[in-house]
Order: sequence, then C-alpha cells, then structure tokens
Amino acid sequence: MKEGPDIARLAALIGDPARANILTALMSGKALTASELAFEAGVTAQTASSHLAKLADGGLVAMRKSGRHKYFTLANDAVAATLESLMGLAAGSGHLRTRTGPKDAAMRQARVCYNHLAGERGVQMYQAMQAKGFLRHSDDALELTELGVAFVSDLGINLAELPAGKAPLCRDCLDWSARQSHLAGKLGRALLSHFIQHGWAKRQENSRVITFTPKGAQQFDAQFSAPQHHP
Amino acid sequence: MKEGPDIARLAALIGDPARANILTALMSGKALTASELAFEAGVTAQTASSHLAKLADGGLVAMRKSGRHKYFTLANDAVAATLESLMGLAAGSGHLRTRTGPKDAAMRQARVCYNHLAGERGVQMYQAMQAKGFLRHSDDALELTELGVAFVSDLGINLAELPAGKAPLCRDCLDWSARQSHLAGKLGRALLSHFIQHGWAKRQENSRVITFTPKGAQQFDAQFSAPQHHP
DNA sequence: CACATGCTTCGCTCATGATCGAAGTATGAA
DNA sequence: TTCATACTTCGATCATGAGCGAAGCATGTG
Repeated sequence: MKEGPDIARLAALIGDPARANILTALMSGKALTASELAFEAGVTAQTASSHLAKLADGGLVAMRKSGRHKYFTLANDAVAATLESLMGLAAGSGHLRTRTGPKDAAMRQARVCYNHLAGERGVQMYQAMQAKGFLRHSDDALELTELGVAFVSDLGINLAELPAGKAPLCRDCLDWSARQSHLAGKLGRALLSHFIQHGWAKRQENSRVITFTPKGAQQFDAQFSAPQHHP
Repeated sequence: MKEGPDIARLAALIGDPARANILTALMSGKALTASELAFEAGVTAQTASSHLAKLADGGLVAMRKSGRHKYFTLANDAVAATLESLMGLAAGSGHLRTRTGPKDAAMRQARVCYNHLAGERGVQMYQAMQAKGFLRHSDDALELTELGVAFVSDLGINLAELPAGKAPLCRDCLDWSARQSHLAGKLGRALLSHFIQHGWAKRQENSRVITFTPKGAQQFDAQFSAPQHHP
C-alpha cells in the first residue's frame, strides 16, 4: 500500500493557502523578498517567515541572502513544472496569469538598491562589464579584473579612496524586477555616486526611482553598451 | 492576490496522508472499491468514505456504482500525470517513504502509471521513439510524426480505433524514478495494452509492477533499442 | 421475509498547525 | 553611537478537519 515517494508531505506543503500564494507569486520567475511574499500571501511577516522556512526545508524554494534581505525563488524548474501541472488541474486546462507586476515602470527601469544601481540599467551595466571582461567570477566571489581596474580609473573613480573594511568591492545583487544579477558592493556604490555626481542621473524624492537625463543615458550606453544577441 | 486557479485547495486535497494513499493506490489504473481503498489508506470505512467524497467533489477521482459496490478510478490521465510529477519532486527532495524493498527495484524497472508504461522501460520507449523520429515536440504539445504513425501501425495498433475525445494522443508524463519523461496519452495506453495482449509483459496482482517475459523483453528491445551514448 | 454486506451520516474527541503580538537578532543608514 | 529596517523566535490562541463509534440506508443473498 505504501509504494513510492511521500507525496502527501509535499502536497500538504503546497496545500496551505498562504504557501500556495507564495509559490504562485514565485511562478513569475522573479526573486522576491520575505516581506514582499508576506504581502503577496496576505499574512504577517512572522507567519511568512515560518512558511518560507518550511518551503525551503521541503526543497521547494531556494533562498539567497543579500544584505538584510532574503530573496526567494523557486528551487528549480521541476518545482515550477509541478506547480503548473497543479494549476492546470485546478483550472481544468486553464491558463496561468501573470501575478502582480512590479509596481512602477520607472522603478523597473532604474532605482536605488540600498546604495547601488538596480533595475534594467543596473542589469545592463553588470552584463556589459562582464562581457567586456571587467568582472569575473572566481569561486563564489566577484572580482574586478585588471582591465576593469583600468576602466573604472578612466571613468574617474579612485579605487584607493574607497572606504576600507570588510565589505567586498564587488558583489552580486539579485534584481527583483529583472531577476538577474546586478553589481553591488563598494564599487557598485561608487559607480552610482559617480553617475549622480556627474549629472548622468538623479534620485527622485521619497522614492527609490532614479531618472537618467537624456545626455546621461547616452553616456551610460556608450560605456555600457548592452551585449548584442546573435546578428 | 486571489488570482488564478485555486492550487491550494487541490494540493490540500492531495496533501492528506490517507487521501494520498488512496490516490497512490489508484495509480495502478485499477478500479477499486471503497472498502479496498479504506484498507489501502489504513483507515476505517467511514473515514475513507468521507475522503472519497472529497476527492470526487474535487474532480480527482471518478466513481461508478455497481450493485452495492462503488468502484473508484482516477478521474483522467491529467490527474495521473500531476501525481507522477509530485512523486518526482518528493523523490528528488529525498523524502522517500523508506522501505526500499524488492518491490521498489521492480517498480523502477517497469510499472503502470495509471494506464501507460512507466519506469526504465517507459523511459527507454519514449527516448527511442524520439530518437527515431516517431515523436516530436511542437510548442507545448507532443506529436506523433508520419514515421511514427507508420511505426505503430506496423506494430498492429489501429489509431482510428482509439477512442475519440479531447484526451491527447501523446503526452509527456514525468517519471518519478527515472526523472525523465515517458509516454502517456491515448497512445501510451494503447501501447501498454498491446504489450500485455501480445504476452510481452504481465501485470502483477495488487501492485503497479509490470514484469516482462524474456521473450517479450527481447521484442521490446528490438522495437525500442535504447539510444547509444557515445563513450 | 430475515440477514449480511457495503457504504454513508451523525456526533464527538482530539491533534495539528496557521496565525499574530511581542520580543530578539542582524544588517544598514545617519 | 543611535535609529531604522528586515527577518526570526517564542508563546499563546484558535479554527480546521481527521479519525472513529454508533446508528442509518441501500442492496444484495438465503
């Protein structure tokens, strides 16, 4: 009678309304913080924390710490496939909807992530710097190459002036709107400061939104031309 | 935040141990009575009755009255596919329900997945049919090519005789033991029937295990030679 | 008919776990 | 440092529903 894997344990995990809401929100493919997921699920942060721990323990979601945030994603696409299968059953071959999008188009474009640039612009910068060989992953760390050192110096950033301390120079930061990494760390902070000091972009009051001036956007694109996909 | 199909309700339905046992038992494809299912689930008849009512109400099982008996089956193969998908996740996350008995090895080799062939043999067949160009993915659907039509006709299966209806001819079903797809749908069902009718394989009593005869295995391998991996 | 069998309904007990307030920890900002 | 934010842990409350005994239908058999 008891053949095969323990399906009940897993299904019960998905079967709680709050957890199902969390998983449904994560089906968008974006990485979301614990607070955002608490809001999505309609529960308090404490409750969501408990649920997220259970989901992680059950292997349904993966977690990544970033500063004081915790970003959650679905653990892998097998989980997503199973969820979609369940949605299909629940709706009778129904179709999936796209959950609550990011609040603001401007936020998606460019915003402050604590102290560095995030959003599409941030991702663009990160990818361009990798494509040009300025950034390199080694083990779990992100390094600025010699080429990269020259590049930021040319920009006018003095690496020696950056504050010393345990904080890493370069770091990945997961972007909530683009679901891709962008550049954090002391260098990320320095770059954003640079853009603002040189009038490329401005911070909006009472918001995380960053607005690029036309001229600034041009200069930004010149430095960080988006990687071309096949011709 | 309440959007899309109600996945929680459905998952909670599957998430009860007794109901999960019932559904797992029905994965054998056999129609079982309420009492038999009560025994499989390890609960009393009253409790099983309540569970079965809920499962039927939730559209997971179908019921047919016959005299003073009630025969239950899974509602359709979409349900079976979802359950198999859940088993795959559960097996992956390590929470196997212990007791890897002798039955387990046989189950991995070949078993019934509701009404079609699963396990290593099922995966072998699926991959061979893809490698030989009998099956092809298009968009999200799985199609039988013209070559494939000829192949199954040669086997002695009359596609025109298959029951009409909205059920798909070919469908992916994720194998929980092999973690790869095998063939479900009306064709998958027809193929398994064919193997059994022609004495290639036999179903074991009270189990999902399928045993191939030596001769049957030979014929099976001849038709579905496993794709060779280059050294 | 009486009687047995298969299943269902009722009513009750009881364990599980979802929830949130309050307090605690970690990290970043000023 | 002091404050703010993000998340976690603890403790207590409370609703849900699984489980079963007992009784009630329904449908067979002798």
